[in-house]
Amino acid sequence: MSPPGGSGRPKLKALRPAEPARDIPTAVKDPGLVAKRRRQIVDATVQLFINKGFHKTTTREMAQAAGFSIGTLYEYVTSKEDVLYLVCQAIHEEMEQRLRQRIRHAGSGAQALAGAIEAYFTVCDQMSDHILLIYQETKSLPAESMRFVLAHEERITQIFAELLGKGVEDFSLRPLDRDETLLMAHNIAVLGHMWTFRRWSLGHRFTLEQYIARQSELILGQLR
Amino acid sequence: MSPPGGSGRPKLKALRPAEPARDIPTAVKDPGLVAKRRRQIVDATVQLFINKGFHKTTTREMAQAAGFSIGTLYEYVTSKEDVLYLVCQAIHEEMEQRLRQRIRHAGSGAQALAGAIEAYFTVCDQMSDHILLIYQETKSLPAESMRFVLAHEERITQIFAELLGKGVEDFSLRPLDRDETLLMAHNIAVLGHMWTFRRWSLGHRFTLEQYIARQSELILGQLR
DNA sequence: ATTATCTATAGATCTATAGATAATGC
DNA sequence: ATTATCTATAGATCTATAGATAATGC
Repeated sequence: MSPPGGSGRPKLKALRPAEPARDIPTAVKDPGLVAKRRRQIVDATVQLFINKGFHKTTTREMAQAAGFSIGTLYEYVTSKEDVLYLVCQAIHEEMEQRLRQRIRHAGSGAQALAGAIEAYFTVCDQMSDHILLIYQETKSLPAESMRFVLAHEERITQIFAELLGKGVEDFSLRPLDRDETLLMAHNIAVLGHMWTFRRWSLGHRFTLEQYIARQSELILGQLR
Repeated sequence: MSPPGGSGRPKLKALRPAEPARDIPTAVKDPGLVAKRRRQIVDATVQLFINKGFHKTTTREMAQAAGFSIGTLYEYVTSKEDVLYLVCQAIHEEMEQRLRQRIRHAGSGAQALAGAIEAYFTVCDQMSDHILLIYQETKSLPAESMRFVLAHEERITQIFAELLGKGVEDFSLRPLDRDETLLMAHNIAVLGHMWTFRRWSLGHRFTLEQYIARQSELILGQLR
């Protein structure tokens, strides 16, 4: 049995290129350690940010929650805003990964899209607090960090645009021009978020399942 | 010519009841002065909050921008959060007023709804920065203030629910149950906001007019 | 020797209030 | 006399770093 992908040819690049990310300077040399500590920082800080907000969370609290001192924290980031950036990127990566895991490409484009909407809304439900955090704190990021975070948001939206394109190609969806595709993709992305930031009203009337069923029907109805 | 509404009967209550608002304590006796100074505070502070965010704006800056001292500011509010509450309420009042001004009830329910969507999206465009501010800072409000702000958001959503109800009644729209009506109303409200918080992507491809045209077509298509 | 981590703190704020002053009306 | 406003500051933080210490590998 040959190893998977083990031909003589040079390996193909991974299908999805590594996601562009901002380089944050560090005094620590060991890249593995940097990655590990930053993961600790992010994991500990997300909850603090969700509970208290970015501005009311102190750098001391972040260090303590991560399990080391304030001095060590500043070996791995150059500013408090760096931590916010790391948190936002981690959230988007987690969302994108969970979404892609659940997407099945079998069947028609329309079926794949319906499945993706269900998967996405479910992920939004699971990650409500995290999505809210991004809505609330993105504007606290330095300009360059913000660009990266918005680019990631766009990349997630693009997933729906691709599925829409596939449905148009195999005639399981009606024809859509480029702008219509983009708009529908954004609408899907935002209607998922809506479940998180309007839960105070929608939650009284709908369960997640009902919300998914009703919105899917409306969205797919526009595409037949 | 008799004065408008000047019959012998006791006056009817105003059609829309005064909006419920949180009472903020003040040491100043003259209610007219309180209203005037608070308007000054709000007018001066909105811009500061939009530019720097709530947490990075200092109480000193707010007082200075309003044209009086920090001591005076605290005669009219009890905390920095009070100012945020006043600002959020003022924004919602301005939005609701501009929207209601533009709504025409002539014609069918469907026509009224189409007009309202156009009006609302236009107001969202004009007040983008203000809408973003509410998305970003609502969570910084004390619990009670937050409830009032969310209630106002719901009241604005309700405007669309009423127009949808009218359209169903006069058969210019297809039948909708109560939940479907609520959901459509929220969708319309949020798609207006989407123009403000996804401008960084949508703005590349659509003008406001194109955005209104495309989204209106999609929304009304679901209702025929 | 080099790398990673910690302690202690410089330096700079910021909110909210107490007590003094100015303006108004009887 | 009463009401509104201002000045000055108490008291409490918070970010980021400098310099000291501990751990690791040659």
